[in-house]
Amino acid sequence: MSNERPDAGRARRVTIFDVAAASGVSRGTISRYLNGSGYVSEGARLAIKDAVEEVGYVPNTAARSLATRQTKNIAFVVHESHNMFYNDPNLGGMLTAANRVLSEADFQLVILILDTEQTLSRIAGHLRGGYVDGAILVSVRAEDPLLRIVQELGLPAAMAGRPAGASSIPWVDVDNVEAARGICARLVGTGRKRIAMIEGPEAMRAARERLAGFTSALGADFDANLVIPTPDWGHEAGFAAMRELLRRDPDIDGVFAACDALAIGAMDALREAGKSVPCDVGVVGFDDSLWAKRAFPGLSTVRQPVEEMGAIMASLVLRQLKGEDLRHAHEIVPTSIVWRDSA
Amino acid sequence: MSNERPDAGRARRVTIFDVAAASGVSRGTISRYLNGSGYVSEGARLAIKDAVEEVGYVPNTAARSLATRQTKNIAFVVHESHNMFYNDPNLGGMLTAANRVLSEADFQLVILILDTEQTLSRIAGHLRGGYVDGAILVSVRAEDPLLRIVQELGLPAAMAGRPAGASSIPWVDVDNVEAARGICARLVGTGRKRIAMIEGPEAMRAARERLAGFTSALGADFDANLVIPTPDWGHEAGFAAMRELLRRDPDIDGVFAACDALAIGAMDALREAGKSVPCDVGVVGFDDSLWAKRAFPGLSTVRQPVEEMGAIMASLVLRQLKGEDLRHAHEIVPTSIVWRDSA
DNA sequence: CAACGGTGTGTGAGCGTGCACATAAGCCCA
DNA sequence: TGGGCTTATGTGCACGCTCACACACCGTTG
Repeated sequence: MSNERPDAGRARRVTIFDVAAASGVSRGTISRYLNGSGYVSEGARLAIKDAVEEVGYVPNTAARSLATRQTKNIAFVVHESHNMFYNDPNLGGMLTAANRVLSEADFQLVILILDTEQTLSRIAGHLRGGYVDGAILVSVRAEDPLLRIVQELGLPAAMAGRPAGASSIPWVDVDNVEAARGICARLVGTGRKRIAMIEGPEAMRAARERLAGFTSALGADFDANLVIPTPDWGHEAGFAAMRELLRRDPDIDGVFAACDALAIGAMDALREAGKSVPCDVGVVGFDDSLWAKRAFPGLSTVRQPVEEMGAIMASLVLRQLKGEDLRHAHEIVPTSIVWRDSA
Repeated sequence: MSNERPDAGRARRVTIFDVAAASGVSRGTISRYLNGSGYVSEGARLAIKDAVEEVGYVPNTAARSLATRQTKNIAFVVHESHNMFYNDPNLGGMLTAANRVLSEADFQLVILILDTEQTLSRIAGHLRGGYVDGAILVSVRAEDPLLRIVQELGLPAAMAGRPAGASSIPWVDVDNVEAARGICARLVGTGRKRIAMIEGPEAMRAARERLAGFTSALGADFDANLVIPTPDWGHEAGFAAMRELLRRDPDIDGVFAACDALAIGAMDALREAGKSVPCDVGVVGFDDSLWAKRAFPGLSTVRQPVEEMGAIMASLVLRQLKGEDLRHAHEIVPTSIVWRDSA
């Protein structure tokens, strides 16, 4: 019989041959049973079930993916330093949601963190080596080499944030302009007159878009002198920017920071300057990170539906895997405003 | 020649056969070249190098691991909810360092997050299915089913924190007792007399050990009434505990919180009560997380060498992969105190 | 000059699956 | 009774690689 495992000698791991021997049916039937491809009798089904239990069989991933030419792995590629990976308040939610959707479809998420040139080549190798069936790209840079690689490979993918250059990869994003306009309008609505903005890195699309929303909400009250870009999205940058803003105009009574960390930094600077939040100055942020909730006072901010975005990206990838052509597809998801005590 | 690829028809990916055809040498030689197993002439070496470039060859991971019976993957298993994954200040550093060490040895880190029963079986399947060659276990629970699985498989592994029950898995940990004693001694040294502790979840070993250090540092000044356990390690729990402590004794002039998040919550409660930190009350934490640095005032705390711990765990796994028997091996790494403004 | 050891190369046999195909058994209906 | 359909099962081969072995070549040595 060809059900007997060849070479019964040295230490081998449990294979489908062992299940065949223990259950009395052939490899083919077992394979059909495992993959649910029908045509397996009730008797065989039970015998196989028992045999799998008895010999402790687990299908070998490598062999399976060699045969099927797919790995059931989806890469979650983060183009940030490890530190940022932990600081970015949006990644966690996207990851969780994407993972949930993919798990349901029996796919596994593999997290790849791209933080140096060296890792780029390693990750490129992983994508090329048939290590994953698709990819979810997060915090992609403008002109990111990753985009080129993914597109060359024709790898099913989806990304967070609209692409900067030419790219056919489907994406999900929020309407930053509208969200920023919304929260700033409410800041204006509470009677603030001298409202400043801490813009974030001006090279980043999100920062520029949020500035556009800010400008639109302020209308005639807008004062370009009260907008300060920062080198990064961090707490210290927000602190420094707020100090500078107060130097330019001590009578500022409202601040829109392009992200929560910047806002927290700004609140520290205001406290240092003896200003009270929200009495003297109203502060609003963006992201609804943990920082916003834990801040003192609680920070009013824009909540991005990161879970939804993660889930959408996952299903965009899955749909491509099923054969759909989703080039240039995209989705804009709605934000909401979380009103706390800071404004 | 057996260097020709069989079935030149339909769309195939680039394999070692293509490199063989393009370079004029056999698969065997190419394999030796790729794996650096010597005995490849200079001429062959160059021809292969060019051919790889020309045809765009990347070795197929699945085929390779099927043949070698190893995957070059190490699992980084986190037994926490996704949220905690992002909040735990120690995980990031361990992950980064472990990843660096493993990359150098040409291994890839695969992050597995274990947060539900359902994921447990999926992860168990992954470990059993020969998906990884080893595992790094982080934030393991007492009586964790994961430990049993890993030990049954004889999977090379290492864990952070000493095991609760019987386990032969090598581990790395800090000396919580000594670290807590150290920072509390300095709190005492600044003249504080009524010092309280926010203990953390009393079921957790780390919490109990830090309490032991606290007790030892205070000596005769220790007052069991000023120790409060919390349901979790979070900010809100710290806030609530501090309120209760102030109710029990409004004259408290020092607080040791078992982690930074608890300490930040305590500082918020102190502020609410009109107490100034550090003038009225000195506060110290544990972990040296980002929270500690960003807090206002900056939080004095214990820094755990998380990078070192991550690196050690990685090398413990690598050494086992080379055949070393490291059962019951362990290492205690030294902590340091970061003195900021809160005490 | 034959024997030998080191170097370099090619080839067959696996690694553990899934899939296509061949085949068999049972049933219904012409 | 025989042909066709559905259901159920077994078998060869491919997936792309590594590894062990066989062998060929070279210079050295007794």
